[in-house]
Amino acid sequence: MLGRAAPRSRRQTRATVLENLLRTGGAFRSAIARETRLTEASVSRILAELRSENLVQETRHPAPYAGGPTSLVTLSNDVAVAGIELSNSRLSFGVGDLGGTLDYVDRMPASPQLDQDEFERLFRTSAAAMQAWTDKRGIAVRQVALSIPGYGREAGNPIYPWDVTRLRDFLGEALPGMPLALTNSVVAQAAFHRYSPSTSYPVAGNHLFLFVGHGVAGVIVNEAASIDAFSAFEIGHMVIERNGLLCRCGHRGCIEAYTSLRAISPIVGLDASEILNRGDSFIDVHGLDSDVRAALRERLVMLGLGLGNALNLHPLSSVVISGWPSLMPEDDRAAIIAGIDESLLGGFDERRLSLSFVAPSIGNDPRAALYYAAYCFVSGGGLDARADAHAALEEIA
Amino acid sequence: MLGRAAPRSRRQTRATVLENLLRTGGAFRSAIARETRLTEASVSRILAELRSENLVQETRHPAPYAGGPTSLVTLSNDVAVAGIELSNSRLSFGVGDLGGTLDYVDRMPASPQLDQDEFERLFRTSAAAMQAWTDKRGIAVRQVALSIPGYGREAGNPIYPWDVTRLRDFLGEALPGMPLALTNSVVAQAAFHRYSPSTSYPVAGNHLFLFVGHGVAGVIVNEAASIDAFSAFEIGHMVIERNGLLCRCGHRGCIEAYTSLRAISPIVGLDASEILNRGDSFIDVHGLDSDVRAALRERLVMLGLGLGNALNLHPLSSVVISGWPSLMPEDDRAAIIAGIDESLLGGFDERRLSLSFVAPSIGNDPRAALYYAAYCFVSGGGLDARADAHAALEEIA
DNA sequence: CGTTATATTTACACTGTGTAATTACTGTGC
DNA sequence: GCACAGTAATTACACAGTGTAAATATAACG
Repeated sequence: MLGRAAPRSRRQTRATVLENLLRTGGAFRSAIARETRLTEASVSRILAELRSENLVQETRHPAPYAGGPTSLVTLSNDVAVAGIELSNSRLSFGVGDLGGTLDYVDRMPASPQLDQDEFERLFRTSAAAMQAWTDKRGIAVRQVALSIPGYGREAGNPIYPWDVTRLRDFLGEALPGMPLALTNSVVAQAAFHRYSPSTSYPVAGNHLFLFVGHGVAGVIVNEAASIDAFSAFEIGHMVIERNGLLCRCGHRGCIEAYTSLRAISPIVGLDASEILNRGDSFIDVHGLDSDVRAALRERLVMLGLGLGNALNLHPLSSVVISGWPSLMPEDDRAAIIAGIDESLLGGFDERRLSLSFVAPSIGNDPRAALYYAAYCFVSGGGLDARADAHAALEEIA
Repeated sequence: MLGRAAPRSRRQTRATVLENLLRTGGAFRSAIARETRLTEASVSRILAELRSENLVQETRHPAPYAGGPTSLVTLSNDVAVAGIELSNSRLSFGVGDLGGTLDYVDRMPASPQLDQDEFERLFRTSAAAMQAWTDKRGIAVRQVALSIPGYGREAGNPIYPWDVTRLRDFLGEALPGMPLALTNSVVAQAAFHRYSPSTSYPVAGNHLFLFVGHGVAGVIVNEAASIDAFSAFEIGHMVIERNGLLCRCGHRGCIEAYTSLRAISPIVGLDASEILNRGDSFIDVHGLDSDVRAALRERLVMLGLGLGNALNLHPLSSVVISGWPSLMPEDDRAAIIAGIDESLLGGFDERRLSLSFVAPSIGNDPRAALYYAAYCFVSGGGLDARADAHAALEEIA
């Protein structure tokens, strides 16, 4: 009658343990065993294996009480990963360890209208510089992640309308021998918030991470899962007002057409290029007069309306919002709740839905991509990417 | 380099094999092995086990070619399951086998306004009759499924606003010793379409099954999965028109407020009670004059709009619609496509999204619940429900 | 320096599977 | 009717991954 859990492959188990270490930043074995639903014996075996591969370290620690745990397990900081972020204003490369320490950073200005040729030129130069740096130190980069705004949309990327096949081919060639993960910037942001020890993330448990910036994009963060913890959630182009404002996607009435930075720029009286220059923090909250705030509140109601609709389809008990809405005064942010109340079944109820805000992480690039790379590395079990074909088969099954 | 698939528990493997048999209606071992991604050796072992428990049968079959397969494996028709359906007009009980054969049917009229007390009285009587029938024949019902319209909504059931805890307690007592699954009617319908050999279901692969009747509800049918193949998809209360028509959920502008039977009743000129009497087939298509049809088309556009929104959040490449829209002429149904085109990113494209229609399954009650019971039975591996605690643990892990 | 309490490792057993050898079965040709 | 060919079905064996429980290590405390 006792529950023998569903068996896992070694790769999965390794991934679970490694992800736990990445998320907690280090733990004693008992905590690992508890959180990964493994026995201490299994943890012991897995850790012995990981240690022999130099993926984890154990730092001796005075026991807090008689017979207490003695060694704190942490991810090895010998493992190098790289993060690359393309944002609307620059292309940044970074190399660091699994703890999020950046040992190398290189940032280049990049136009929001970057075309694919220019991108390749820019990328190739920076990639070569990074590789020179790693080669000099004899560092082997185990995983690279590149995050791009708008990436992953089936109907093409509305921000950088590039050919994805060409992009992949180019990257494979420009970063030879390094396993590469391509992802949406929002996913990387979510990874940043989840794994960075510096951000005090307001929720535990599954939630929706919503970013409202040049686009409006979401990620469902599945806290329970160590693999496939992030799944993109295309909410920005939900039509909430039939025959409403024209959106860049060609439709009318999308959430993005009401709440993106571009959409609110006329309200705050800045033109699009100015906004792009200032980045996500373009709102000077204190300088807004009351009718501007009222107009922005109206837009936040729209956001809430769409959010409520989304939560009807995909129930989650907490939502974390980042981007310009998180810079607004609390009174104004309440407009989002009003919108949710109009669409979420049963209305907004703080006992059933927690809504919180985190500041957009400006100037941290390419930290988010670095964390995402770390996530990719650990969720592959820390095994060589050559075995990825193998892994892919497993995931499918 | 060869991919060893993620290991499965015996329960999972059994479930996979049994579900395959349920879906195909019987297969040769080679096909089972292929579709379940097991080796023939494993299939052999599992089938030996299942046969010893009388869950499967092998019927000898002349080999189609020299050395060809000789025994066709089918689910045993000794396994009894029961389906109970509450619809807006009646409560039906049925007992049958895993092949969908109904050996016992009992249907009682039930008011759409049935309150919980009346329901319990009605249910108890019918349950006793069913049990008398099974007892007389010495039949042990291995799984019961009860489907209720509107069931499973977090914010309570808008159709039968009952106390769910009380309902569960009551059912546990009224059906002693029988494992019970409670589900939404739409989920049962989806199971019916998936498993009934009589319905020619227009799609293969993951899809959304959408039913538009008294409510508007969807199910995501995950064809690849043998367990958790159905997940409810609450689409009816997506707000598509701010400050639009009042919905019974209290909000304004929900899809349901535009497209449910009750919502279109003024258009077709029938009052609500008349509609309830006629059931889902209330539309006499040939008798509709052109302005009524135009008005209904407008409602179908709304439905499509919401559907496109939903598909942005949850990409699927095919949708099957049942309910009154499937009774409309093809020209009118195209309005749904027009609506989708307004909201689905990239617009409607028949190469990326297939839309099809199936007639609502009227008068088949309680077949849908019976198939759902069969599904529940097999996805539990055909093991005694006593081991369910065990199973639950596994599922969580 | 032993005692105590707990952490960590290890030996062994058990489940679930795949591989490959073995056995069973069926139609064909003589 | 019977050997043969060709494939199906079973089985013996090996191996991965894990849990249980016994054995061993470690640190605080007296």
